[in-house]
Amino acid sequence: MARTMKFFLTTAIDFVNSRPHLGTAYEKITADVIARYRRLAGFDTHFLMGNDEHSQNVFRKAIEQGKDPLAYCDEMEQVFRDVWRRLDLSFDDFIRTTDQKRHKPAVQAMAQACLDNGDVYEGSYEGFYCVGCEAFKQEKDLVEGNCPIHNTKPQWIREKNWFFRLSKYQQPLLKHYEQHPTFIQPDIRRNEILRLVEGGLEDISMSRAGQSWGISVPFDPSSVVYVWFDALINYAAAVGYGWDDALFKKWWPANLHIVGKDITRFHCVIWPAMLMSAKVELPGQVFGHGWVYFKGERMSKTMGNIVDPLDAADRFGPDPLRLYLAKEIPYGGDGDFTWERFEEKYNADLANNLGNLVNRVASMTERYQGGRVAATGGGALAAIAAHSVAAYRTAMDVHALHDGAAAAFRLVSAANNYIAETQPWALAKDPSKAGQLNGALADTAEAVRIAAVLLSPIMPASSAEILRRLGDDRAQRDRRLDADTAWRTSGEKQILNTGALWPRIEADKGVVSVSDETPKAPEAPAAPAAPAVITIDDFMKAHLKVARILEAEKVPKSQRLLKLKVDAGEAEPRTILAGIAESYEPEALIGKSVVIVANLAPRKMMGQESNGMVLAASPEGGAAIVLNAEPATPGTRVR
RNA sequence: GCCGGAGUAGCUCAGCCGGUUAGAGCACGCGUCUCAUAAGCGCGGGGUCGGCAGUUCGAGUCUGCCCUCCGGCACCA
Repeated sequence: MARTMKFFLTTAIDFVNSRPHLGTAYEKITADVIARYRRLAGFDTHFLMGNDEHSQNVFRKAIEQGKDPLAYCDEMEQVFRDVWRRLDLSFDDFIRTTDQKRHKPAVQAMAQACLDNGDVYEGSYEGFYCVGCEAFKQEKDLVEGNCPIHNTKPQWIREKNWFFRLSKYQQPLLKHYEQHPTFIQPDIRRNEILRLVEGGLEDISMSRAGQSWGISVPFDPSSVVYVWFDALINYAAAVGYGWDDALFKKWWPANLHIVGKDITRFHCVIWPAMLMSAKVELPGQVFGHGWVYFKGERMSKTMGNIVDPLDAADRFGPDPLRLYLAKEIPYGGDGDFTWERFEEKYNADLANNLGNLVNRVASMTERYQGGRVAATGGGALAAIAAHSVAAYRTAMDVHALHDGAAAAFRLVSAANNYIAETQPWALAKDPSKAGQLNGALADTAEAVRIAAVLLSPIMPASSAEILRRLGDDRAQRDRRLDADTAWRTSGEKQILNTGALWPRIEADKGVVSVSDETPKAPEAPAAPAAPAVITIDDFMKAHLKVARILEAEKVPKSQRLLKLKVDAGEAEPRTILAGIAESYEPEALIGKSVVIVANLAPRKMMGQESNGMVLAASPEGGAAIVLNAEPATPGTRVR
């Protein structure tokens, strides 16, 4: 046996300003499947997860709730860990970016290394700064030199900033992509990144001045490391970078970073550049997975349609959900979750096929042979098993989880077939065919055993239970893909007949049935609070009023902008640019009365100035719906 | 607007470098066994392979144009 290979994989660390939902759970579950597969395949595996805490949003969220930021993060860690536990995730390590012992020294070490190698320089961000807004203003946004919101003259200030020389790494990155074709996967993401980098890279700010929530820049204690720079380093920090060389040497480089497709650019461009700068080896692969939609709609933290992953996991255990996510969604692409489909797959794959198979084998073995079977040669079924195992490995080696799962289920089907062909119940009636009877049952049981081993990364608890019933109650860590998927031609099994693993979901019985109409219970107590409370005075700062649309036309070259001329009861019609071109034809809007924000700072977009904003309901990923103010007359105050 | 991806049976999808009657799973219908969770097994449905035009002896499979959908970029205060 060759020396043990290591496999270090990570998932994105999560912001803790809201609890995990199906979208984040999807990433962790699929990563967990991969981690478990690698362990099964004999790799010395290290699976890292964690939380990203140095975000201003997290800081704000904590303050809103009147909590100390760190205490808030502590609480959220428990919320996250609780969800992950219920999904049966087998992470080996969990890192937080507020970790003082591991993360802080790593971040500081890498910042220092980048500085030492000449890739960090002091620059300044300068511009008009409005004290009232606590923000820099673009010159184009100023009205007669004043901040349009506060009507005061902004100051010209320079904020010291540290920049990372990303531009220097354009060619090295392109070269790396070329030499390592699978560095970015799937190919769609790779193409995107290639084009992005080919288009040129700009240096980026890697520090923020005047903030306290973050890790201080080692060579400039008055600044903190910018959150993205901070966050990426978690992968190296967790395994010793900057604080334990031996540990780092053991695990680095990471073999696989699993991230959402929205942040592949950070992981495929900035992160490798940082590592090159710090003279650290690059990870083997970044895999950008897709989204899981819910009934075709994008999952989002702010949406009400959150399917708490625990809904499915709590009702049926984590495995049916895990199987659904791994098997029904080609890994790398987007997928959809609906309760109908979940139910359908649950009944077909688990109740009817696998569960029922386990049941009938156990039942017949018990009835005909007192629960015992003696292994035989196998024959046709053994050959099918071998094919399934091979297909499964091929798929799983390249993270084609859906194909891997399908391969395992082909073996399950073959076993069901085999029973129909051999008809053990008929053989049982003829004492002279006892040998054939045993052979049929033993072969079927052996096929089930192998299928369970294949499925163990996807459905760990269920597979363990099946294997236990088949007389293998070893710990999962003691199983190995090679040895345990080989057809056994000798030995006896004592099979337990202990009832259904997955009772069918019968919609019309209404007992365990679920449906899309299942009302969402209010979020659990740990749910984050509502947005910050404001006073009536705060609200009144916004001057909302009714305006009638006089003209509407598309803004050239813009995908979502419409240019509107509206009568807001003022002397002159005003021009407003609204991002609703995807939902409305210009003509359809003329004559409509809508609600606008009248005192919003003017702003230029696509070369044209907008004076105000049209209020619209804006579903995540959906079509905007402008608020209908008819029949109120233009100029009427809205409050 | 620019750049990518996709459009194959009701649903979810396979279909390398072009080649016999276009496939799988699920759902559905019929038949059938009875060990089993009214599960299993067998059979079936005849889908213009988004549209048009080309290349070719021959095209879901190549080329061009068009339509639709989805992503990325600009833009969405």
